[in-house]
Amino acid sequence: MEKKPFYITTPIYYPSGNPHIGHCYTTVACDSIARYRRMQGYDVMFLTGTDEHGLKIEQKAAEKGVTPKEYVDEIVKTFKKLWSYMNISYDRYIRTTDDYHVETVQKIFKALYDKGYIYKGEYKGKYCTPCESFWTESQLDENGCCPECHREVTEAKEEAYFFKMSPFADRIEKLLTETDYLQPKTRATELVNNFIKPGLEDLCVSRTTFKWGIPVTFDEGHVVYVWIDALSNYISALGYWNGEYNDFDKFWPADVHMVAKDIMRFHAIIWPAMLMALELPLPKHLAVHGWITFNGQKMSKSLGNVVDPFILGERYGADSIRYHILREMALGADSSFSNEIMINRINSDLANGLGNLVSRTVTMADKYFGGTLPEERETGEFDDELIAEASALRGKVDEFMDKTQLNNALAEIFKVVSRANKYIDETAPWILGKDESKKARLAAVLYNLLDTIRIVSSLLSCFMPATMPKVWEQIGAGNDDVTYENAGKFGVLPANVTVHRGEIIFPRIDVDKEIEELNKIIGNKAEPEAEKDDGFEPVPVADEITIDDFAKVDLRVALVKECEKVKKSKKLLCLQLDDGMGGRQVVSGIAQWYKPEDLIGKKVIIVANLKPVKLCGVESNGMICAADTPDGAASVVFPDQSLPCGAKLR
RNA sequence: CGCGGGAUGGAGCAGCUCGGUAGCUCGUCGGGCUCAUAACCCGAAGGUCGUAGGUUCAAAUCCUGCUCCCGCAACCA
Repeated sequence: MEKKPFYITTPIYYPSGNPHIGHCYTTVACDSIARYRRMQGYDVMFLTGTDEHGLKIEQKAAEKGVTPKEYVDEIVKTFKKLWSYMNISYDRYIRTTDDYHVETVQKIFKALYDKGYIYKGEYKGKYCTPCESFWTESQLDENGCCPECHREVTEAKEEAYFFKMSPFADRIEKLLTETDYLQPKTRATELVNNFIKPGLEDLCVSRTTFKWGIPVTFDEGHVVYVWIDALSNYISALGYWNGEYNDFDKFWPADVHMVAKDIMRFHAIIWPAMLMALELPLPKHLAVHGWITFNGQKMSKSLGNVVDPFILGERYGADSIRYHILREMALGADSSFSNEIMINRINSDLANGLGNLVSRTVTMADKYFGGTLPEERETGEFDDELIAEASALRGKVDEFMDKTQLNNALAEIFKVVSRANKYIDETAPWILGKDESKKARLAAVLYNLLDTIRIVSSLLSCFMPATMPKVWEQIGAGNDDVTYENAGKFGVLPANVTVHRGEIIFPRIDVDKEIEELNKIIGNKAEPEAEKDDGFEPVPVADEITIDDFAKVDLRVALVKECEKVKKSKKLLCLQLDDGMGGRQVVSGIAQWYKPEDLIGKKVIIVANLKPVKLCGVESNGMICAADTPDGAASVVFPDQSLPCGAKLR
């Protein structure tokens, strides 16, 4: 019988730094789905990879004094190491620097050009010469100046290629609102309102400002910008328009593209548009998941809360990490990560629940029957319920897997684990064991437990591929017993099954001790980096000016009389100041680091002769002086508090 | 009035489409058991379901106003 194909992809990750647990999130989920489909008998293609071009890589490499290729080669090694560590069973790994991918991208670019969807145009934008940056009208500040340096911008043009998106707007809107392409669908409205209804803008798809990219074949100096380069990976990896592979016809369209919410837009709008332009079928589903947040905050290096998956894996095992990630992950929402939550989860589900169930069952089989169950049986009153739940499990898991709800699939599996633990209490095998005449009943109880474990562990093997074979070994299950087919049936283990007591599968973790240890490790790791930061890379000194230039800047001491957050803004505080000259209002973008009460009554230094502007609708007459801290925050400069308001600095 | 999502016992969530005893996991407390990884099983406490109104015999569930939170957009002068 011909196997049905199933194609699933992770995004290709940007290797500007080493992989962290956020990358694991998507990849582990895809891996579990891929394994599940394989077990179900699909012919699976599971693709992951890295998106290796772009300005940022070019710069990072330059910083390190290596070529961009050398730089990404190194990081790709780490990615692959992590995936092998996490038992990721990808079938193909694509790098956008691979020759065949380059070939495909160049052909796609040319094809879209020939069809008229890509045209040569120019950024009719504003150019800020000192910053070497282009800005659109909407990005400019209130005075029409550069949003970064606030100097005048000039009308400038840069040649660039554009991809016409508007012809596809209607079809994309329908795709999002009328099909189940987007999972969860709740985000469709947001996308339509923000990007489609205002009119799809043509997309700039080439750059001349950096070199590290795929050259446009018919126009020297241009390289293909990220969209076409990166998104095409999903088809170039199947051999679309290249000779490396030839299973495009077999696997396209993809069954699932899984992405995190930050890149949803590209996969929900741009990618379908590209495929429409190429007249290719669209992928079936786009599964969007949230971020792993750390104590409620997005993971970020400056917050020091990036979790190193290697460290965690080393301590608890890759499968425990996999389990925790998958169990916490709900398709739409963010899920918070903390070491404590993770350890508690591992303890309660894996150690206390599953691990203990295996341990007590196997121990009893060993203790009462020397490891091998006798074939004589006697059924009892609690059997039916357990058997019914165990037999129905596969169907429930199937349902959730079809909806990409891995967390719920796992929840179902662990309900059966709980049921089995309860069954032990109900049947009290240790009492049966004392009565020679109850041996047949005891054998039945233990068999039911072992076979329930067989079903549970078969299904779990997609999520925890490393440890489930150890369970099979202990309960005496052979490879033929733990197939998908058999996971739907009860009574598969041989009646005279023999168990093998082994090591504890999921050891219980001492929470307090472990947290302390982890903090030590993280602390140790963080310190050298912090020191480096303190050694601090000063920003290059600005261009030389004369004393006259400096005299143009009027710096004054002022007292903060009132201070409140600017509504509808995240970063702005509105301050009422006594400047010794009748007072003024200043808006400052420091709300993330200062509360109003931190500043009221304090004297600060202001730039007094700055041109007034409106920020979020509030007028600002000047600015508060603050210094950048090593971690990127702002630290307000407080002068001698006895200075009078209005005192001029020189 | 920029767009969207949310507010449910100590924590994290389900329930809201199709109104009618508020459920799950963890935590806390009490009990049971001893096969097991101080694990397992049972029970209890704890919620005016953000707030103010409205519809209804009846609202967490439908409608309206408000407050607060979180994304996107904007915003560090």
